[in-house]
Amino acid sequence: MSTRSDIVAVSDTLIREKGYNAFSYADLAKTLGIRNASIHYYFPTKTDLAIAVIDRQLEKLNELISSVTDSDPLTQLEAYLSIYTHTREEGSVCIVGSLASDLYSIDERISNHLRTLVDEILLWVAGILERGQDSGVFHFTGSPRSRALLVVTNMLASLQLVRLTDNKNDFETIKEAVLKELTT
Amino acid sequence: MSTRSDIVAVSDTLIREKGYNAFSYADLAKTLGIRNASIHYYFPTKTDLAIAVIDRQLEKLNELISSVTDSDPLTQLEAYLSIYTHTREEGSVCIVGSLASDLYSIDERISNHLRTLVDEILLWVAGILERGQDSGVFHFTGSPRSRALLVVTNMLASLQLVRLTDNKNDFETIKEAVLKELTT
DNA sequence: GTCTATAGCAGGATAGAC
DNA sequence: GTCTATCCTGCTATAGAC
Repeated sequence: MSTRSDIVAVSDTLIREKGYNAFSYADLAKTLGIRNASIHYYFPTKTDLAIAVIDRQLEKLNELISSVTDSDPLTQLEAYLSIYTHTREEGSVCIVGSLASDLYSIDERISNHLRTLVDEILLWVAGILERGQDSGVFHFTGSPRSRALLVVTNMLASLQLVRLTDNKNDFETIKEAVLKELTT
Repeated sequence: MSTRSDIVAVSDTLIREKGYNAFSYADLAKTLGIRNASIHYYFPTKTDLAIAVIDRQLEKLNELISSVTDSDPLTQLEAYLSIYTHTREEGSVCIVGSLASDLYSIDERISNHLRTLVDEILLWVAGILERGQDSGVFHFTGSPRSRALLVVTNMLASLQLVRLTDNKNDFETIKEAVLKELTT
């Protein structure tokens, strides 16, 4: 992997672990075995770095969407939920939840980028739910978008709550309840 | 009000607005019209201050619980949901969501205190749901605790998401969906 | 492209006068 | 209890050698 993508990958992990304002170029330099100034060569400002992290998440999301584009709605929903399973295993939260907490202390260019990511997630999930409803796999009241809001908030906050309840089962409980609710 | 409680109140607001690591003694001093050093007189360290903020939230929660202790489950649930309506109007997030994002960059004494708050919220909500189920007002599958996890995560993350979707209705949509789901 | 060195600033915190 | 003054540390960021 290139130095550039290594920097982005480590930044991603650190932001989601400690929070945007707590992670520093010094953390990155230490982890990557390079110097502070080298990071600035690739990313002049911390804002540039945060935007690259969000772009990385956007790319990963688009790859996931593409990989299940021909699958049935249930498989697609499970693909969406699997994102959080992976993040949960790291003990981290998702980038949306992490940056949303710091929203009014970060550069507007970051929050605008984040908005793009959120919109894409909501559109994708709402689409999955709608197709699932049409084909009779999913059952729910309200619009697909409002249902997507419920599903996304469940998953987003589960990562944050489970860090505090210390009950390893809570995450699985929430995930299964979300699935069960839609399929029965 | 005393200087001490003013400091705690402003800290509370700032942490939930900007995030724990972004808010500073300088912010407080400016807002309150006092000096940095005066705040240290009441709260020697930032950790002390964060703990006082969580204690404040615990007190407010206990007052709310007491105020509806003789009410029916639906009224109690609405009381719980009203916490977030108020926070939503400020454009802030809740203290649990805010600090959970920074969890691995804050003093352990803060996270331990936060855990107490989370446990109390979950116990209260699960109790409300259970009594509502027994009296036939609420209908849901799974244990009261797992249902409480769904409700709490919906509300917690709704504050964070709505900051990004810019759709003012999203918060109300989520809140009403939570209520409707339980009562039908 | 990576380094050393350092500027410049803001953060949390303390000493001591009033 | 509140102030002025100050310390120390860590941060983002830059200049310039290699």
